[in-house]
Amino acid sequence: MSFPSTALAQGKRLLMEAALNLTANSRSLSALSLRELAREAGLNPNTFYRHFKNLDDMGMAIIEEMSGQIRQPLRDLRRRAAESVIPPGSPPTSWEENAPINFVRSVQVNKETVKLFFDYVESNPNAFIMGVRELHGASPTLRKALRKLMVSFAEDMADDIEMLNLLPVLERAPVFEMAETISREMFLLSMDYIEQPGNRELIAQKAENMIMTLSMGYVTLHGHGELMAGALKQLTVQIKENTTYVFGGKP
Amino acid sequence: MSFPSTALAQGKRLLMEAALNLTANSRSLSALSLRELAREAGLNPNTFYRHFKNLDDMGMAIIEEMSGQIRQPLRDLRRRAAESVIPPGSPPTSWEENAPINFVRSVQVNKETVKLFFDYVESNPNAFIMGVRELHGASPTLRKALRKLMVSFAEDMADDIEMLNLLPVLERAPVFEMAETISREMFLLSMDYIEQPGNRELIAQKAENMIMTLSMGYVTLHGHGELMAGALKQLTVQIKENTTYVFGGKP
DNA sequence: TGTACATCAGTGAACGCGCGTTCACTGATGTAC
DNA sequence: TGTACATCAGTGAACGCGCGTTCACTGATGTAC
Repeated sequence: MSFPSTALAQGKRLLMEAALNLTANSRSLSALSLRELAREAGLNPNTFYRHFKNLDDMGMAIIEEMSGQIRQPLRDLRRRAAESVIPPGSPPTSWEENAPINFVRSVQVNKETVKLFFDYVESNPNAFIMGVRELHGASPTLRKALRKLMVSFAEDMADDIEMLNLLPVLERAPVFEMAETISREMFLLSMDYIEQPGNRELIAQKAENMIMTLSMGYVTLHGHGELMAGALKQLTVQIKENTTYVFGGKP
Repeated sequence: MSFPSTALAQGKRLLMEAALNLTANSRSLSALSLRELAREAGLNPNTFYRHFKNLDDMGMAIIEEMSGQIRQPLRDLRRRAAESVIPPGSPPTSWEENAPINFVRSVQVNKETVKLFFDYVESNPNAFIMGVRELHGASPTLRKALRKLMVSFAEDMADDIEMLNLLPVLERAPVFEMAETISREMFLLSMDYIEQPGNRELIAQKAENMIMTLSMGYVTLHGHGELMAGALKQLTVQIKENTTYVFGGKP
């Protein structure tokens, strides 16, 4: 295509949007009929063939669009969260020198990132629903593409963790593995977040806990356990009012 | 039904098995046609209506069967893993008194449980594929039923962790939350395990790491961090040859 | 033990409908010279 | 700037097929007396 991917032909865009609407509403992609899709998009049934070979082909196009539109925003919101806690330009503090302050910063970045992530989910629910559904769905092609996308998310997250100094330095492999688990869990939790508007605060809290737990676990298993446990102990003394768990309290 | 659920009518059983076979082979339940199902089962198309109201109804029957057949075996294999490490009748050792030995035991129970779990997955791949697919699938009814089943698995696991003294005592809520995350991740990993026969050792290792990480994280965040970090340090000194990570080595 | 009846699991034929896909067509936009 | 042609996005009619579902039926098993 000679156009940038954002300038899709009108019919193509309409069909892709129709697919997202229909799948969000309790359907899987492979269970859609082309005529139904055309009806939803307000187009002639066979306009579909002008743009796609088959449903899998459209699925791939949707995933590519999603990838282009979601990856950068997710990175941006992580950076934004970090900047709201650590003003850019402030001198870096090593974990060895001052674990407690780094710890508190990480907790706050975590909290802020989770909040922004769920805001993002809330404004693009259909994309997330379709993504999670097809990640374990019927089409091997789509599954494979979505897994690759999940790996990209995890790589982005690992990069950001290193760049923003959110954890005492770890080797790349375990940080990536942790990032993979966190991404996966965040995407699954986003389904709950969408489906249970009454439980959103609780779900955000659960997400924060999960991330903190994994972080502490990885750090402990990679030789910084005493550093973290010490920082945590020091902080626990300082913090009077806990909400749910120790790290759920307002520092 | 006047029969026990294991003594299903032949046709009913054949249809349910046909559904599992067809969905494992890159289909979702809701995308099956009744005639296709009948063909696979070797039955007349409308025999389906003798046993089920619709596809969702059959899905629920399958999930109930699965629940009945999987929960107890999973508990058994966890107990078997524990007994292979801690002979029944041996005196309990408190974590405070002897953290390192309890730690090693937990690691071994973990390793053993993961191994047995994946063996079990290997011998029932279709049930796991269908379960994971429909957990995020199109039917709200099946999604809800499968979530409830996941909660049951997590409750079983939390019970076993307490009963087998696998962690320094935690409150019920965080142990359950951890068990939920572990179950979820194990089921997702089981898809990789099924699909990538060449990577099975690596996947088992990943599962062990994930469980250890979550355990260490929860323990650390709940005030036993120094105990665990201390035990880990002591053990690290003793262990000469590590495989992947510290806790991946043979103790 | 026999008889009469009910229930259950399965069959086979038939229905009308929505589906995927193809074909020939249209009008708007882009491109070569 | 005009002309001729190509490409692109979309339409409308038509096809044959597989589908879900219903109906009336069968034979085996269970049950009441």
